[in-house]
This record gives sequence, structure tokens and C-alpha cells, in this order.
Amino acid sequence: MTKIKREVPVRIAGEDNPNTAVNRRRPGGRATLEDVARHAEVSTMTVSRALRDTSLVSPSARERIEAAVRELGYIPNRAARTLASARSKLIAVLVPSLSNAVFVETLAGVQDCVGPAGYQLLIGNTGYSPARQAELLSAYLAHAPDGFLVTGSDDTKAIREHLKTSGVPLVHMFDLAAAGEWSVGFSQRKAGHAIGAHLAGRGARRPGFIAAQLDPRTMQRRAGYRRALREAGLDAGLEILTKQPSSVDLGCTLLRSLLSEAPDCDAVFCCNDDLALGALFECQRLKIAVPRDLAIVGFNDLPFAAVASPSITTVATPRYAVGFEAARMLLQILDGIAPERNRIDLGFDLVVRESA
Amino acid sequence: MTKIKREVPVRIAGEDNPNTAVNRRRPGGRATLEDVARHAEVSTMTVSRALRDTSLVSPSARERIEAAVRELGYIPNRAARTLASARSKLIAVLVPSLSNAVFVETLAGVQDCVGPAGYQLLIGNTGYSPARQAELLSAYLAHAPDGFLVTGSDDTKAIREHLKTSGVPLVHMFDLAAAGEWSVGFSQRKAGHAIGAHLAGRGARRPGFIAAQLDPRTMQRRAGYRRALREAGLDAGLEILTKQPSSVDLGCTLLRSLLSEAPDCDAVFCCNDDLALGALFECQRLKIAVPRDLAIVGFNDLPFAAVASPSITTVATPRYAVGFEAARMLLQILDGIAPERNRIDLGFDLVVRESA
DNA sequence: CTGAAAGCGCTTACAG
DNA sequence: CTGAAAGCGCTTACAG
Repeated sequence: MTKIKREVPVRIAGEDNPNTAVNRRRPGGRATLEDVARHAEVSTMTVSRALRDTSLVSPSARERIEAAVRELGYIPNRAARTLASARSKLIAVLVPSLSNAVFVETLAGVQDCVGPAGYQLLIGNTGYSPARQAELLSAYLAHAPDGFLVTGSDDTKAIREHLKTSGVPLVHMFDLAAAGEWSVGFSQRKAGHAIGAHLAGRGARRPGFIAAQLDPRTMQRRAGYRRALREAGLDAGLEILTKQPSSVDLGCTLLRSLLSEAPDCDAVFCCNDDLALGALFECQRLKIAVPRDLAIVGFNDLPFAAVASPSITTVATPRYAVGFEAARMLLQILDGIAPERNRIDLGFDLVVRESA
Repeated sequence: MTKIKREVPVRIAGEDNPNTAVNRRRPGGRATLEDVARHAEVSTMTVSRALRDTSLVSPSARERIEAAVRELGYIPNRAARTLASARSKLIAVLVPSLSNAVFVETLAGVQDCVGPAGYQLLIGNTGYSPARQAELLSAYLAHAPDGFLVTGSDDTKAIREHLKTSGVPLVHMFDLAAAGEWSVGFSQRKAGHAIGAHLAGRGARRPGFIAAQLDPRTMQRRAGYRRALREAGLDAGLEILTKQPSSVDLGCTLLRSLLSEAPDCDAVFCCNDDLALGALFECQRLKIAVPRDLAIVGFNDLPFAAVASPSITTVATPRYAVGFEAARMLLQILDGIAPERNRIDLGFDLVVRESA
């Protein structure tokens, strides 16, 4: 006696499993491609084609398939698609922080670029930690992302090492990487230099620098800033650095430290706007007139900088564009189009306002 | 003549495909479970077990498997796991905004809770749009998330409708949903009431309200605030509302509108801290003493509120906890454990500072 | 503690 | 324009 193999699983209408706690294979009886095919009286292949590109299929088939999809509430299973096609339509994005508005806007740029192309984002927060970054890289590799977009918390070598064998393309954001790598950003060094030059140009005698986190990009800004001061014949030695995460609160604290170390300090470059806002608040508390007694410069041009009182002089960074262009570059690579350049420098703008 | 089917694909060492542009099935020849099994001289099942729970396997097998994994650089393919197990280990999180720091911190709470349990997040930004929310719900359903965490941009009914048939559990964040739904949040209405009562209590004669975005939660705060004013015998009619996205800049603008409409206004409840910061800056520009001439209250207690000058009176909201507890509730549901309560009220704190 | 079989729901690569 | 076959890389459900 032969067992009869049921080619088509029998679905009894209204056969709801009352015991929802039990983990059945198809919770809710979600419709599959096969269900749609049967309903539309075509093969699964035709449905598969119609779903990807309607022009691949005859109008009549297309109509029936669309009707079936609607009736069954069919939603494709991406895991199956990923497994079969070896394309996940997932892009992994690694940023050092999300409490920093800069990276939130970068993500918006990425999202706006890849969303219309049908990609989903896997967003990882490395917290500026190389170890965490390595972990995330591995974890995300398991999802077989089609590409990586990363703002490195440290050297790019470890990243390369990790991804090299996987063959997944990667574009660096903010770091203008070396040849042989893809990158979109701007020169942190030049930006820092522009600030140093501005401060020197407006007559600062004793400028100071306050910085938190001390990530690579901050240190590059510092290098440019120091060079500008030296070029202007000024001492670049006055600085308060801490590895603590940046915050407005910390800006207050660091400003106090700076002034206690150098009461004659007459200008301060804060490594970002949050710090600058804290410094400004602290000055208001201490009755220090800005910019008359102390000039303050921030970095990034976050939304509040323009409307603070006094408004804050800062460097406007193209963070949204960095995300968008890095994503575009990655998409080109994924589509097999060679981007014109392997590194795109988006530049920056020194925005001179009231505070310096 | 019979074709011989190769049971084991032959892999020739050093056989690198020079044409990396060609999209082969296995870019980089990523190792599979089968590769590991062969290397460790066990079956794929044993490897599968060892990977999930080492105690399921003999120590000797375990050792060989671990060695093989290391040597081959094996990284599991989650798409395959998802397809076979019907569990994606993905949690979809929908928030109305990422430029609002509140939701960034909520996401941090979610991440900190689900990360250790091996879940990845799919983060969707609805931009406060119900239409976008519906789109994202569908898009994410394709990824077969094990659960949803959402802060609704509108009514919860549409969400239910969408997810009902899918059987994917959902926990609401911030909205304390109706019975039969899972939710973690706090009473926006009571929080608004606390602010109204505080302003009345400190002698406000002509309080005003400024608000942006006008999402459901903002309107609930407004309702509580107005009731408190009425209870104190004050007029609740003075308000400037706009659907524009919230920003510090907008806070400046709305404050000016408020004062031009009611020059005798002596207290203002800003629906969030960004608006309050803008209002404060504008007062500084207009030489309006805060709180003497005008009291300012914000909402959320973002990091800058405590250190502004003057420091800003506001309501501290448990946003990190909302994310964490909502995630915990969801994880319990996924593990088949019934949470004690279906709605968790985390409360809030009125933080009285200098500005009001 | 271990393994052979079957299948998850799609797409690729052919063939017509 | 359409379809039958095979397979993507895992896990489930059995069986030992």
C-alpha cells in the first residue's frame, strides 16, 4: 500500500487554531506564493515574475495575480527571497552614536536614498567602541546585508579585515578613506583649521579648545585647529580634553575647567555644538559676555545654533548629504556601476554668527 | 547513461573567481553549516544543535565544531534560519520621529532589552504620518518580525486591523492602549494637568500654550493642562498651535506669536523642551526676564533643560524605560509568558526648576 | 547524544 | 510569455 503524498495542503476554511500559544509553522496561515498561484491559476514562477516586474507577464495573468494578492492579503516572505536570490535588500549602517543628532540626520539621508530602491536598514550603534563595532559587523554579516555603510569608531583596517572575505561592499561615511576604499565625507582637518583661522583673525589672544569623546574625527579637527593657531603665531596648548560622552551639561563643566586653568582665555572652540551650548549657558550664569569677554565656536550647526542668544558661530557639516551620497555610492556599486570617484569630499561651511 | 549527481560540491582550494563583478551564488564562498559539519566530521544537525545550545552536544563534538567554525569563519545565514524555523529574531519598531531625542532614547531602551536576547531591530520612522505607518507595517510584515513595538501616529485601530491576521504580537509605546492590547506608557493627560496646576499654583494670571506637530500625545497633554487651568478658575483659551514639526527655531516663532496675541501673558507651557528652549532664547533676545516676566515650562526633560540658564521647569518622562519595558513585555509574550498586566503606567515627574 | 529526511517559500537557470 | 525542476541554508519532527 502506498502512502499518498498530498501535493496541495488542504486548508479548511474557518479552521482557526484556538490554541494560539502553540507555535505552529504558519501562524495565522499566512498566504504563500503558491496560494496566490493557485488562486490566479498560473504557476508560482509567473507570480514571482509579476511581483518583481509586471511587464514580465501578460496583462491577463497580471490582473488575476493582482486580484489574488489582494484577496489573500499576500505579503512576500523576504527570508525566502533572500535565501533563494542571495540578495537580502538589507543595508547595514553602523554609526558611533544616536544621541548625537548628526548621525540621526545622516541616517535620514541614507534612508531617503535607499528607501525608494527597496532596501531596508539595519542600524547599529557602536557607541564609539571598536569592540562593539566588531561585534556588530559579525552580527550583521549573518543577515547577509548587500552592503555596509559605516562611520568608524577607529581605524578602518579592522573593518576591512572583517569584511574582506565576505565580499560585501562597504562605504565609509565621514572618514575620507584611503585609496582602494569607498568614502564620502569632508576634511575634518580643514574644518578645524578654518575655525582656528577665524578665531585668530578676529583677534583672539588666548584661545582654548574643549572636547569630549575624542573620537578620530574630533582629533582631526583638533589637529587642523592647532595648526591654524600656530600659523597665526598663537599658543595651541590650552585645551581640556575628556573621553566622556559629549553633552550640553559637559559643555558647562569643561568651560569652567578651561576658565579656571586660564582665566585670560578669550575664545573657545568647542568640538561640537552641544558643548558650545553648554559653554554658552555657563557664560550666562557666570555673567561672562559672549562674544565680548569670550568668543565661542561650535561644530556641526545643529538647529539650535542659529537661534541661540547669542547665535552660535559654527561649522555647518553636510551630514544629511554624507548619508545620502554614501548610500548612492553603495547603490551604484551594488548595481555594478563604478562610481566616478572613490572618495567624495562634500566640504563644509564656516557659519559666522554672533558668538564669535 | 546516467548523470552523476555530485552530492558534495567540489571546492578547489585557491579557486578564486577573478571576475568579482559577476554575481555568483556564493560571493566569497561563504561557509555553510554543511561545510562546518564536514570539517568537524559530524552531521549538519549536530552542528545546528551545537550552535544553538552547546549543552545539546557531546563535549568532543562541540570542540571539533567550534574549531571548524573558527577555521572556516563560519557565520550562520539568518535568512535560512528564519525560513526553516519561522522565527526571524527581528523586532520591528515604529516611532514617529528620530529628530526628537525622546524616541532615540526609547530606541536605546528597546535595544538594551532585546539585544542580549539575540534580537535585531528594524527601525521605522513614520514621520507622524498614518499613511507612512501603514506602509511600514506592510513592508515590515514581509520580514516576518517576531513582534512589533509602536508609537502610533494616530488611532490604534488601523494598526490592529493590519496585524490582526498576521498574528504578530504588538506592544504600544507611550499610548496606554485599551483593554485587549498591550501597552507601556504614562498618562499624558495627567502630565499636562500637573503642569497646568503648577502654573496656576505659582500665581499665573494669563497662561498660554504653544504646541507643534499636534500629535495625539501632545493633544492629550493639552487636554489635561486645560482642565487644570479651568479647575483653577483660569482661562484656557490662549494658545498657539501649529502642525509644523517641532524645533527650537519654531519655539522662538511661537513665543513671538503668543506675545503679540497676548502681551499680558505671564506663563507659557511649551509642549516640549525644544520649543521651550526656543522660547527661552527669544525671551533673552526680547529682554524678557524668565521667570519674573514670563514663566516657561517644557516637556520631557531633555538633557539641556537642567543646565540651561535659567534652568527649565519641565516634566521628566520615562522614555528609556518605556522602550525597555515595552520590549520586555513583548519578549515575555514571545516566550509564551503572560505579562502580569496588559498596560504598564510608568508615571512621570514634574521637575520644578528656575524657569517656572 | 546523534542523524536521515523533508520542507520552509522563494528564485535561478533552463527549456519551451 | 510561461512552467517544471532544483536548490538556497537552515530547522523541525522523527527515529534511533
